[in-house]
Amino acid sequence: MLKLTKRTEYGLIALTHLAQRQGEVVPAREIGDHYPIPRRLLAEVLKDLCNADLVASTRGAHGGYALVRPAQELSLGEIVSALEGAPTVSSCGDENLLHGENSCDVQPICPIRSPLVKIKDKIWQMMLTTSLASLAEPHKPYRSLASQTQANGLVKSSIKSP
Amino acid sequence: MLKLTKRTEYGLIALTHLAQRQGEVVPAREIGDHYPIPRRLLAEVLKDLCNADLVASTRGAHGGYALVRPAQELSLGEIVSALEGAPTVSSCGDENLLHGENSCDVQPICPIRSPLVKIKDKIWQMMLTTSLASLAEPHKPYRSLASQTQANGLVKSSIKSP
DNA sequence: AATTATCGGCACTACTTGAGTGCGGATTGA
DNA sequence: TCAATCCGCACTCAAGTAGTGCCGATAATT
Repeated sequence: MLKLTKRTEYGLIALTHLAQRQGEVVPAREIGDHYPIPRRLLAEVLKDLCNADLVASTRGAHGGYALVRPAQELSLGEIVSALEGAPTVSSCGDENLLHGENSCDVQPICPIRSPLVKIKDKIWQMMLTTSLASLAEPHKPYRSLASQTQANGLVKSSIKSP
Repeated sequence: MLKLTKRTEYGLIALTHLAQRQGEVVPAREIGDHYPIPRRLLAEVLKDLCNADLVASTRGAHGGYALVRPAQELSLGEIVSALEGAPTVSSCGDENLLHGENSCDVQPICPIRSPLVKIKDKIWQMMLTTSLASLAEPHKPYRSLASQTQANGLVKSSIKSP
């Protein structure tokens, strides 16, 4: 439903925490102590971040995790990719496109494929150009899009209640 | 997993089709004939679009659906809202926020709430400022974000395979 | 050498959501 | 009357998400 998973949420919490102690090795236990996150799941998430080379792990006593790069050089896109795969918008926008521009199951007359790809690209662009640091800083403006007025008169009572 | 549903995909197909015959009443059957979409599902989607007042329905023989507004004044955000609810990014970004800024289940010490809201807002802003018409037009540029370079050196081999 | 704290990997259950379908009823034009 | 259309309810099936359990491997401390 166009939402990030809990894994990503927990990952962002963990990475933000690691960013505050940049370079230091922090055990997962410490992160788990600070936030109401299931410890076991947090460990799972950190493992994935480690496999994606976003954090480095040290084993044994006094072990833990540390950011590999400073938060300014960590993009939201990388984090999301590591924890739930690159964002796709629908069937058409899947990794099919990454491997040769066809194999869409709605192939011959799909007037929507291009639009879906556009949407996916927009979201993806945003994520690649958004750093972890900019998300963590509370007062950073992000109004680059708010000035656009392509379509207007929107957002009436059309919000569907869950 | 941060993707739009099939419902939205089918909805965009239908709306694009209706846009091409702007004002005319088009039966769902005609749309179903043109694209490989399960007819029954398409009807479901059109019903939702009708309930959201994005299309108008005419019953009886020679009935069908028609766009209520021109495609230039239909935002992607409205369509997504009608078909799968307003986009949320995670538990924190839910409709809780719409009703008074608290009741987040990770309340007191959640350094990630603000970031998640930022992400949601960015996506939502993009959708509200993107019209159906701009998605349907094949050659429309949408590079307003591509020039940004907050974070760089990204998208290495960190794309997780499904 | 034993202990303890940490990460690593496998596999499993329960729950939620999404995709798709069936059926009969109501409305309207021919 | 008949046929084409929209309308509404409810249901199954598959896939993804959240969360947990267990035990082994590693390394510092004692």
